[in-house]
Amino acid sequence: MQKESLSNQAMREIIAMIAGGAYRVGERMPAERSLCEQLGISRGTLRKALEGLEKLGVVSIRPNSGIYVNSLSDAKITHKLLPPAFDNVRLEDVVLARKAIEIPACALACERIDDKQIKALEKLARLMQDAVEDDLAGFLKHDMLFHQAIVQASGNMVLVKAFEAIYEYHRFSSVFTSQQEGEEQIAADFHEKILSALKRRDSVACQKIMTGHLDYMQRYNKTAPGDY
Amino acid sequence: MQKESLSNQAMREIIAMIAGGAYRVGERMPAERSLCEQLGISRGTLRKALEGLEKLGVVSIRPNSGIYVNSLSDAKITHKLLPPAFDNVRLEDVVLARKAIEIPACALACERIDDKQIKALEKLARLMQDAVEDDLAGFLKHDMLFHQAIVQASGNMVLVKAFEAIYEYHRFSSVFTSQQEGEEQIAADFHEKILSALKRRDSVACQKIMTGHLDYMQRYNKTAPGDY
DNA sequence: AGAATTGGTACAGTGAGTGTACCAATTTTA
DNA sequence: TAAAATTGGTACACTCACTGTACCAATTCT
Repeated sequence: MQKESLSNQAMREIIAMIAGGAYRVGERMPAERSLCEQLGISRGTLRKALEGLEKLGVVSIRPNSGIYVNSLSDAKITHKLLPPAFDNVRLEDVVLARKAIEIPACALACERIDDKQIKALEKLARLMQDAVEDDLAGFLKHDMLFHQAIVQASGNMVLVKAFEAIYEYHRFSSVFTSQQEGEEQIAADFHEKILSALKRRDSVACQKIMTGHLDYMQRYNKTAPGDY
Repeated sequence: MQKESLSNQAMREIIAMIAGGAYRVGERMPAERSLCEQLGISRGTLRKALEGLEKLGVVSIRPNSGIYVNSLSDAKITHKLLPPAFDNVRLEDVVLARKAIEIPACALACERIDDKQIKALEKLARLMQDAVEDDLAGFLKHDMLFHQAIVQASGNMVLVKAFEAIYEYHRFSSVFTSQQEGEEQIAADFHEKILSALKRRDSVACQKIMTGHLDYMQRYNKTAPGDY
């Protein structure tokens, strides 16, 4: 029963952002004063986190210039900065767990979703589509929010909590496998199809498309969203 | 990004222990000096937690005597002391989520479990059986460990993490529904059947029995363990 | 040339948690 | 019955993480 230090949490948060693709290699991250506000911590605490990340080789700090992202694969990241037992996790493990939670969630959501929730999903799908081209961070954020909103629409808060635990691993997906060209648009198309099935209350189709969407991440099943 | 205070964590932990059945109403809990060692915190922090719990009516502290457990249902427990959105959770939600995770885990465990893990499961089943009669705390503890060990035997750490998130809700099962006479023995019998199927590597049977076991908690399906 | 922004540094203050010590009342032990 | 052990109650000094503020020097933007 010990609390993790805020600076350590911040280190993990920043690594997750980089791994999730919010900042690309060589890119300059927001200034310290922006970052600490964004993370909700003081500048001193953020600097401590950055100091640690620089030692690990995750970022390079250039005075009077900014914070620059290095390649995560070259960095020596301590295990305590990754999700528990991350070194034993493969992409297929994450996909399997997500299917276990999200497919039943789809079925329930088809029965229970209300107009307000559908409106919210439409907005999330639109924001994600807008971010496909040039805003990877925004894309990933709204991708996550879309899936979470579906699980929430299931009305089962336990599923929501389980989904959050699983997504903690998915955030590091770039460590498993690199993003491919055009993948974002395909994901956005899948979301459109899922949303459409939800609106029709077509539980069978919804589960099927969600399965295809998640399998696609794993590159086992290359069924395109247009096939549904 | 704010840390929860240790004393607050301790409050939630103690409530979980009581809700989980570790201590019964009217019973005397361990002395402060034992409890704080058990929870891994200092006595001052524990006393702060107990002070809060007494104000909520969860416990009564009698000087020179001890800490006594009151009825949880009479206590006014703040929501921040329960799992997130706990008031919107029903027992069937927990069971559904557990089935989503544990049934696939059973299937994988049948393929991957090794002799050492089987030995560990046998020990857990035995310890749980020994606790059926007179050690509710031990019973619940080994119940949880048995299920966790199966999920771990699946070799999928993401499932393990999801299971832990879900079990956080199950710990409060006494808030959903009261324990019934003889229920412990039935659960122990189910565990025996599950273990037997695992040893035979009988994936279909294992999933089926696990389904029956979890459904039984919900009192929807009253199929007895002997029926498998 | 001046303003704004960058990381680097220092310092006082807060608050939670720890560890230790001791007290008074009660119960257990010898 | 007297001594020892155990109970919760209290106090105090200490550490540590974090906050908030302020200012610096170098660079870049206007």
